[in-house]
Amino acid sequence: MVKYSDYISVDCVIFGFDFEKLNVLLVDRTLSDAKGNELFTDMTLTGNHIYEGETIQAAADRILFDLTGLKNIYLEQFRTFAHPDRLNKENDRKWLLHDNRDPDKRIVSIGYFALLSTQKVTLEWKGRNVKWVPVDEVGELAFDHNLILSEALKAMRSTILHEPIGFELLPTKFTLSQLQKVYEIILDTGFDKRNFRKKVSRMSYLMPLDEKQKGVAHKPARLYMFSREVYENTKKEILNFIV
Amino acid sequence: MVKYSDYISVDCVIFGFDFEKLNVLLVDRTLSDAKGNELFTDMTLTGNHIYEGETIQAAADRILFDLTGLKNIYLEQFRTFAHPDRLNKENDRKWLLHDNRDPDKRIVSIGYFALLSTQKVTLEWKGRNVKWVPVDEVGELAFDHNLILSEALKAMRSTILHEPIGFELLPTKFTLSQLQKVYEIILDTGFDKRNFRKKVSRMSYLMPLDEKQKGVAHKPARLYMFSREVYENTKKEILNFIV
DNA sequence: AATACTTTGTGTTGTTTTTACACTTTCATT
DNA sequence: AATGAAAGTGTAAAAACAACACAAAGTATT
Repeated sequence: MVKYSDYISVDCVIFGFDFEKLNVLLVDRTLSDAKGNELFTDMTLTGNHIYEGETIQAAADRILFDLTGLKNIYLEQFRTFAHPDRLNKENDRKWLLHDNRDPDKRIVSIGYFALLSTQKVTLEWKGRNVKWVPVDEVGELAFDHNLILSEALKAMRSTILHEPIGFELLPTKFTLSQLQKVYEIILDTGFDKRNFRKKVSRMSYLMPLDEKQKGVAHKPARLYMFSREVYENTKKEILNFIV
Repeated sequence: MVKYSDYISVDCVIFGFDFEKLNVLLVDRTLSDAKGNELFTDMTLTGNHIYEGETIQAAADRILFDLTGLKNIYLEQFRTFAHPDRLNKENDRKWLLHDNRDPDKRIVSIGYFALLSTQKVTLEWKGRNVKWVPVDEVGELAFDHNLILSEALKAMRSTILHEPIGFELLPTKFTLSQLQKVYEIILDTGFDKRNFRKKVSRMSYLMPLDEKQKGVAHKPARLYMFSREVYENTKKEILNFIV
C-alpha cells in the first residue's frame, strides 16, 4: 500500500445534473461497534487522502475516477479548509478513533468541485455506497462538509456566471432547452426562451450539429456541442456570459 | 514560543497601489555560512507558519499586521499550493536545512492576496526587510513564489471584474480619476473618462463627499468614499461591474 | 497681476444590447 | 384524424455602450 500524507486531504464536491435538479454525490458513513451494532450512520462528501508524492490535482482526479469511472471531467479547486476544530463533532471523533487516527490533529482539506451529467455515471461502479442527493435536500453532513458544500455552491455559481461551464453538466450532445434549464436551476431564476437563444447564438463555441433528438413525443430539438477548442481561441472577445 | 504546525503555511501576496503601478510586497532572503559569508540572496513573498490552534484566516491577518501594522484590510483566499516538489530548488533546500527543517517534507501553502494603498503603510514598521516591487519588475523568486504571484494576479484580476474591490487599493478618500487609474493599471487597458464616470455614477455605494483635493496645482477633484455597507445591501441588483 | 499649466468635470449622438412578448411547426400518442 | 408537448422564430421599445471636445478651477511662474 502506498503511504499517504496524513495531514492533507482532498474533498471533491461532485455536482451532477439530471435535467431536473442539481445533485451532489454523497457517501454513506456507518460506524459499528465490535459486535456489529450500528453506532451511527450519516453522510459525507467524497474525499480522500493524498499519497506521498502525488499532486493534489492528481488526487482529485483519482477520487473522481474511483467513484465514477470517468476521466477528464471538469474540476476546479475552490477553497481550502483548515479550521482547527473542523473534525471535532462527536461522531467525527469516534469515526477517526475507530480509523486509528488522532482526532486532535488538524487536517487540511483542499476543496474541489466537479461538474458532470448524472447520465454519464453508473453508480454501481466498484459497488461504492454513494448516491446522488439534490443539493436542496442535503441534511446534516459529517465533519465540516455542510460548509464545504455551501462554499462549493457559491464558487460554482460564481464561475458559471463568468465562464462557460454549464455544458459540463450536460451530456456531450444537448439541446438548447436543456442548456437553458441548467442555468435556470443553478442560478435559481428564469430566462425568456427567445432571448436566451439570441444570447447563446452569439457564442461561436456552441456548435450546432446536424442531428436531432429521437423518440420524444414532440417536435425533436436540434442537438448542440460545446467546443472547448473554439472557446480557448475566442475567449478574449467575450466579456459577459449569461446574465 | 507558540508551537506551530510544520506542514501548513500561509503565503500572502500583498498588492499595493501607489497611483502609478501595482506593486507586491517582497521579503529579502539572505543565507550566510558560519563565517558570515553571504551564500545567496533572493526574495520571497510574505508567508509564515500557522500556529497550533490558529485559523488560517487569523494567520493571514497576523502576517499582514506584522508586516504593515494594519488591520481590517482586504484579504481573499485564492488557491492552495501543495506540489510535492514546490520547495525543491537548490537554494530552497539549503535554506530549509539551515532552518533545521526537512526539505523533503511537503508543505501545504494556502495562498491569500491582500489589497491596500502603499500610502497606508510605513515599511519601517518593526524594521522588516521588505520592499515594494512593481509586479512587472519582479524577478525570479524563491520556492514556487513566481507561480503563486501569477495565480494571485489572475485571481485578483478576475475578482476586480466582478466585485468592487478597486477601492481597496486606494486611500479611504479618493478621486474618480484615481479610481479609473486603478482599473486601467490592473486590467492593462484604458477607459474614456466620461463613460467611466457615467458607469460608476450608477453605483450607489460610491459616496461623494463634500470635500476636495487640496494643494494640487490644478482644479481640485471631488473626493469619494466606498461604502461596503451600502454595497452589501444593494449587490443583488448589480450584475456587471467594470467592463 | 497676468499668463501658463494641469487636471477636473460635463452632454450628445449613433450603435449595440437587453427586455418583453405570441404563434406556428413537428413529432409521438391516442 | 385529433391531441398534446416542446421546438423554433421576430419585432419594437428601453437601456447601455462607445466615441468624441471644451470650459472651469486651481497652482506656479513671470
